[in-house]
Order: sequence, then C-alpha cells, then structure tokens
Amino acid sequence: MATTTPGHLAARKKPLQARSMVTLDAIFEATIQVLLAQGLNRLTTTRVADRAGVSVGTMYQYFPHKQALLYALNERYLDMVADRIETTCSRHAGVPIAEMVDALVNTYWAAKTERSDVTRALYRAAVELDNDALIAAFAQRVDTATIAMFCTAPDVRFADLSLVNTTLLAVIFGTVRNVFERRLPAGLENDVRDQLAQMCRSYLNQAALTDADAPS
Amino acid sequence: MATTTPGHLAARKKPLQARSMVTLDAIFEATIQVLLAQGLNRLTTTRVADRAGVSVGTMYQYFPHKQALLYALNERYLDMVADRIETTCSRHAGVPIAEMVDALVNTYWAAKTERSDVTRALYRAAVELDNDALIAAFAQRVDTATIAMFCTAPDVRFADLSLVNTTLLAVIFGTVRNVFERRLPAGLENDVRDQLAQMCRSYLNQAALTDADAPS
DNA sequence: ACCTGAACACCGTTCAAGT
DNA sequence: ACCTGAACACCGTTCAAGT
Repeated sequence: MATTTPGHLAARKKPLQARSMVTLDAIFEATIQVLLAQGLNRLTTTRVADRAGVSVGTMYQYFPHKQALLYALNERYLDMVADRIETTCSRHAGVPIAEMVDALVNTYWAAKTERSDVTRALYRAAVELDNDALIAAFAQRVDTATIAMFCTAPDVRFADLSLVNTTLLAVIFGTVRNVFERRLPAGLENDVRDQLAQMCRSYLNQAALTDADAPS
Repeated sequence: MATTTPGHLAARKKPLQARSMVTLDAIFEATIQVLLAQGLNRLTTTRVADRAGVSVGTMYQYFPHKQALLYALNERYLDMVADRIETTCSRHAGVPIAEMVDALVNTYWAAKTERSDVTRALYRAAVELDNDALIAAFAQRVDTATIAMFCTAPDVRFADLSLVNTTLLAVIFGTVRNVFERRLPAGLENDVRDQLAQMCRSYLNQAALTDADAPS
C-alpha cells in the first residue's frame, strides 16, 4: 500500500516519460546534496535547481512549492523503510517471538544507519513540513506488517496484541531517533541497540499470557 | 548546573534591569503565541516584535538573530524539564528500583504533557537550529541525576549501570517524543505510557545481577 | 543610552516571453 | 508544449536618525 499524499503537498506532475524521471531524480539527488553540504537554512530553490541543472521555473512544474519537494523526498525515504520492514516481517513468519523482535530492531536500525547522513538530514528537514499524514501512513503499513508477523509466533499469545505492538513500535522508532540525534559514539550506539533488543524481549516475555491465563 | 550556550547562539544582552526582563518575557511569550497560532513558517521577526509590542530593532538588541531567539526558548524549556527530573531523582533516593523507574517515566511524561501544545511547537521549532549543544547539556544533567538515583536503589546492582542508564533514558525520551508526534488518542497514549513503564521494569529486572553474579 | 523603522540583500513563487 | 529567468512580494538583518 502506498502512502496517501494530501492534495496541497502532492507533486504537480507525475513523471510519465523517461526524460521527466531523470529530471525528477536529478532534483531529488540535488536536494539531498544541498541538504548535506549546506544545511537546511541554505536549502534554496535556486540552489537546488542550479545543482540539478534546471531552472527554478522547471522545478516548480514538478513541485508546487518547496514544502512539496521536501515532502516527496521524505515520502520516498519512508516508503523504502516500510518496504524493508514488510520484507523482514514476511520472512520471519512463524519463528519464535524473540527472533521476530531482534529482526525488527535490526532492520529498522540498519535502514536508518546505512545512510545515516541522509537520515539525519531528513529528520531535520521533515519538521519543516506537515508530515502528519506521512507518518500516519507509514505507521499504518508497519503496524499491519508487524501485527501479522506476531500473530504467527508459535510460542506466545497476548491479552492485547494491538497495544503491545503499538508500544513496541513507539519504543523502537523513538529510541532509534533519540540515539541518532544524540550522536553517541558508534560503539556505544551499538551497545544501546543490543540493550534495546534485550529490553523488547524482556517486555514481550513479561506481557505474554501464561498457561494459567489461557481461555478455557 | 545551567546549560552552556555556544557563543554564536547566545543572547546579546543579559537583562539586568526589571524593564528588560519584562521585555524579554514579552518576546518569549509572543514567540510561543505566534508559533502556536501561525506555525513555524509564519514565525517572522516582525510578527514576534509586533506581538511583543517592540520594534524589530529592539528585538535584535536581545537576540543577534532569529535562531538565537528559538534557541533561548528551547533552552528555557529544557532547563525546566531538567529541573523537574533532578527533583524527582533526589526525592526518590533509596526506594526500590521499580518505583524509581515509574517516577522517572511519569515525571518526564507529565512535563511534556502538561503543555503539550508548547511541547509540540518546540519540537517543531527545535530542528531549525543547531541544538546539539543544548541536547548534550540536557542529557548530561539528566544522566547525572538518574545515575545518582539508581546508585541508591536498595534492591539491585548492575554490571554496567552507565549503559543501562543510557539505554533507559534513550528509550523513555525517544518513546515520549514518538508518541507525541503520532498524536495518538489520549486513552491509548496513557496505555502506552503504562506499558513503557512496565517495559522499563522488565528490562531492569532482567539486567540486574543475581546473587550468583555477585563479586566475591 | 536606547529605540525606531526605512533600507538592503536574499528567498519563494509567478508568468510573460522565448524556443 | 515546455523551459527560462527577470520581476514581485516578503523576510532577516542593519544602521542612520531620532528621543
């Protein structure tokens, strides 16, 4: 399921021809480069257009305003992360729940870490815009995927899987972001990731229904 | 300990006279009001000055640039939160660790929730500026306070308290922020808070040294 | 000494004029 | 049909002129 883009932030034209796609990619790539090299306050429509090799006017054919550009960039990125989580979830159907949680933490962590500069740039840029819809769509996709996975766990049942799942995702996503923004040394960062996985496992063990709780 | 402000973001003049303090407060209050009523992209130096009843020029006597204004606002807020955490920590010296964790989660949660509109406005505004130093100073204060508290727990010892503490804070702060940005319904929000506290307790139980681990 | 607000440089966005 | 970039409105910041 793709994210639903609110009208006022939608890209102006869908790239149907190969040439347009190349231009669009150039604009995205230029945006990331400017964001990384110059920072958010120097991210100027003119600068992005220059770097992408088009005129400002052309850029405004693809994006109705600067916000839409940042929005689309973020959308692309979140789609990539959601894709990876969905893949992990379907690959881990039926394994013990401790393995599921480890896979989840590691997938999300890896997706954020592999291009950590871009991740950080996007975290900073994301706040410029009204990304509520984007976050909601992303959360929905991930929620669906992880709930489906946890349902197949052979070793546990929960009284309220939905709440447990919501908590788990809030904790994982929130912690990863927090660690990122604090710029901890890489070694400590990895230690915290392992502790996080451990913490999720302890939580799931404790929250799992015992035989005594089982419905007759 | 107060946070250390890097030179390029420091306020231009320290308000030593009562009149100046009133002006400064008016500017801060105006900033919050504009932020809440109009949003970050309409937060204009002119608009803030108008609302505060001073001219732009006067505002630039107190803050060398717009960033410094937002920085100072954030600094004030973080100092308030850190104050409350420090208070909680010294009040809970010597109680069982489960109570410590509950108090910690609840204090942080309450500090963020009580004026959640301001909190959210600041989360959005914070990214505009170089808040690394602010976050580092805040983290340092909180780290010190919670480590000191955990050292007094009568019922547990840890192999690596520093790592456990870092993890715990990253998880609590990150999760609270994530829950905020997702704008969950209030009921669910509270459920997640309770689950978070439960999760922290499970983690601490599991991470605690048993008698078998104890040094001879 | 301190405050004011017109003036300057720059940015987002548009649209008449090009091809 | 599509692209260009000068032009316009507006914002951050300054500083000569006021009190």
